[in-house]
Amino acid sequence: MPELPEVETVRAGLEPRLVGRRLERVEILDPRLTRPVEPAGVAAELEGERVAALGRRGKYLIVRFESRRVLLIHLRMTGQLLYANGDSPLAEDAHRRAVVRLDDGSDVIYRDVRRFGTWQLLEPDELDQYLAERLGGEPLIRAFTSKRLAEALAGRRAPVKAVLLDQRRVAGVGNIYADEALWRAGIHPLRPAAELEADEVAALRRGIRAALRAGIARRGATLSNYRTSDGSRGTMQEEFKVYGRACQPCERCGTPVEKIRAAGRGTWYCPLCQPRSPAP
DNA sequence: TTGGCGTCCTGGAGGC
DNA sequence: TGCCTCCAGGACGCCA
Repeated sequence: MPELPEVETVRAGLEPRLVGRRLERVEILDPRLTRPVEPAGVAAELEGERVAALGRRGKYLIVRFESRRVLLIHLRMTGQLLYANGDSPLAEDAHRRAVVRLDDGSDVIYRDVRRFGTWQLLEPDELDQYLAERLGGEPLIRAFTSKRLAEALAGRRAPVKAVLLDQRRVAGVGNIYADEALWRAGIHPLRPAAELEADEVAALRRGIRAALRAGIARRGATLSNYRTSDGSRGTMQEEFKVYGRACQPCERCGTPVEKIRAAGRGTWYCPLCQPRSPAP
């Protein structure tokens, strides 16, 4: 499940390969990818565009063209962007959803087993509003302060885990890094968000940033489908503190990690380090 | 306005 | 061995 660290790893891997290159041929093989716009129309619009920059906001990859138009890519659950120079074993892959031939003869292949991913071609004036309507604070920039996080949590009776998964509150955090951040902060995932004290919000901010930075440093977490742009696996899954570790001892206190359901998602936490009620 | 649930989608695991 | 059911989850729409 690509979250912020995985998307950032893909972005960093593709940036030197893509920037400055012209899209010579674009094949979109899955009509779902560009819904509601016809894929043939999007492909035709993309051909001839030259890449000016490759950015990221939350879990979105932002391909900026010299024309100032933007291709917004979301990998959702199982999307992969793979760079191939020469013969690729993916040539006959059943899960290829799009193939982009660059003007140096190399390919960028979009693969997506569950077909949730999306490609959207936006005009220059559409991007800012599109992202502003969907995304909250970017957690790794200086402006993501404890005050900003407290504002995102304020008035929310929902479990803090659910609020962290809401991209309109905090951009880029998904199920894995929400659990890891809450463990680092010592906060139970079912605590109502608005009940967190100021010191807990500060700890949560530090936990979010530390978990995401660890993920980037390890090139993301490969549980099943995620791969970097060169097809290799991330190693963050070897560093998980709680995610997917039910019944295994907590690294801090040795208490077995428990699994519950929060916000409709599998959720792992340490019942001792992350008490249901805050310490008096 | 808020929170919870269903939907989309497919591969893999487990049970029979 | 083959079939069936359940589970995984990001974003979005719908409903209470």
